[in-house]
Amino acid sequence: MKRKTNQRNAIQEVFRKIDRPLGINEILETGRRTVESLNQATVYRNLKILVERGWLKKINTPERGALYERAGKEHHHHFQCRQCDRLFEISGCAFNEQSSTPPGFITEDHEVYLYGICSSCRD
Amino acid sequence: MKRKTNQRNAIQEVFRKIDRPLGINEILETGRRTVESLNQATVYRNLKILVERGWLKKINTPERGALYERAGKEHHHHFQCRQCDRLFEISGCAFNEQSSTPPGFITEDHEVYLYGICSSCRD
DNA sequence: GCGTTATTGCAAAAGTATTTGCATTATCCA
DNA sequence: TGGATAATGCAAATACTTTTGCAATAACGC
Repeated sequence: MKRKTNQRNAIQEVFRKIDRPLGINEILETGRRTVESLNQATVYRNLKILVERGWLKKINTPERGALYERAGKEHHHHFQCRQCDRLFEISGCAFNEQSSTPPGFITEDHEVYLYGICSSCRD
Repeated sequence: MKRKTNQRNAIQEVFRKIDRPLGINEILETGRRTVESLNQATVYRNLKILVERGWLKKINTPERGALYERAGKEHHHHFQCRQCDRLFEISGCAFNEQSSTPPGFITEDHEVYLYGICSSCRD
């Protein structure tokens, strides 16, 4: 990554504007509002670069596959709406790793996914 | 599903013998120890049948994609070993859905994945 | 045991997600 | 303001996972 491009900029803009984990299509479609010609391959290439650079984090979700969110956030979990399928970040963590770990096992990390209806779909 | 076959039987036997969520390859390979000719398409077809029949449950995991486990178990979570990649069932649930749900959202369900080292890999 | 037909095995096809080759375009530094 | 070359767009190629068509096989009711 040695040059600034409108494309990469548009991709980053998408994440600054929409604060939740995004999939390739959502990034592509939203990014195209800024750079009409934005191409899927370009999105993939830039996502990879932005992850390497530590600007994005790739997360694998059970239901929606690979999504990307801004890196550097505190430990948090996710909520997936069953109506709109969007994934939301849930701040904080009320989960006790230790008490759930089976005897003899060593837990290093954990992820929690909530499923239900988001506030805007509930209205 | 109107006839008993050695193939389906072998597949069910795999789940009776190995009590943790299994992927297609593991099912196929283990099943072949009983029915040598066991084919991938047969496994897929039978998994579908066994899920419909309520004997198996399909779970989508973040790291390992679709896995199958015996249906009818109580609410539980999963532990994935970073060494052997196997997924284990964790009985019980110490997670408080309510306290983690953002205002305005409605949580209907949740999943927890722990990551670390399983007891047999730790030895 | 025999015949009907559910099941299987095999290979090809289909559905997704992601990557890559290459000609064209656009950055940006001398 | 060129020019070197990073980055893009496009289409084809990969890489998986799952499904399907079809001939061969095997259950099981009579």
